[in-house]
Amino acid sequence: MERSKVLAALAALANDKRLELVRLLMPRGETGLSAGQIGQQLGLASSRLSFHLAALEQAGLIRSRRASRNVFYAADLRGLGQTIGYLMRDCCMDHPEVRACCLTHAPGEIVPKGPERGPER
Amino acid sequence: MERSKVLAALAALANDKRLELVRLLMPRGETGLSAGQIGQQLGLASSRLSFHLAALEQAGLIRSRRASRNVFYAADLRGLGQTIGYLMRDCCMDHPEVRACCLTHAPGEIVPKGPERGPER
DNA sequence: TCAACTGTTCAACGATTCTTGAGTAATTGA
DNA sequence: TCAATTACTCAAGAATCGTTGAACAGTTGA
Repeated sequence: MERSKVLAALAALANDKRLELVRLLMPRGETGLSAGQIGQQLGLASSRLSFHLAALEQAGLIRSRRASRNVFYAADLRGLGQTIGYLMRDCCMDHPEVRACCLTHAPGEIVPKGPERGPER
Repeated sequence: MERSKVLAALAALANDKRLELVRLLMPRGETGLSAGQIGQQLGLASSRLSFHLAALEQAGLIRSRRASRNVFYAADLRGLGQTIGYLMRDCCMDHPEVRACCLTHAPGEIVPKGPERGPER
């Protein structure tokens, strides 16, 4: 992922309403939610919502598709993953200590020990 | 990690120079680099550098310590990990598809199949 | 075709962020 | 104590971002 795209994605996520918007879309899968439903849930006026949706879509973090009158928005899992992946890999260089703080370990997962740094208080 | 701290961290990272700064500090470990060395590497004037360093430190992504004349800055692995972790967990809800895009798997690591959460569409 | 509905675009204003240069503070060695 | 070094703070202006309300555009059903 290019640097400029990551910066755009981070800037898009660095906003309360937009971060909440992504959280709202995540459990909705491919279907997502219509703009109207999103605006209602977040308490956003339509123009304000369009602004935020455009920022997220341009950053590659959500996708839209029109269904008759409605425009449905869904989380773009690849864009989100690549953004997080850039932070993890290119920025933090997969440092074990960062991974340790970052990852919730699925049951059954075998986690590399990494130089212990003590649990996050 | 609280929401507001994550937002501050994301805003801090959503800047070309500051992202580069973190990348610069990562391989330097606990010792880090002095402000002067950082400014030289990034081509930043001192006041501009102080501004960016303060933003990162306030966001909990780097730490500083004075050594005689110099102030050394080092990456805060915990802050970085928690920020990435928030995105992964609270925002993307550990979705396997996001994890797949995000993770480079360390050699020897056994990766969970993921509690195959049927794509919730 | 028309009205209702759903979203987007636009301009304007205020708030915030970024950059710059000048000035300030702390530390060191002579 | 003084000058040199290192880094921070401050104020001003430019640029960007966020919000608001009004106008605009596409879709649907009568």
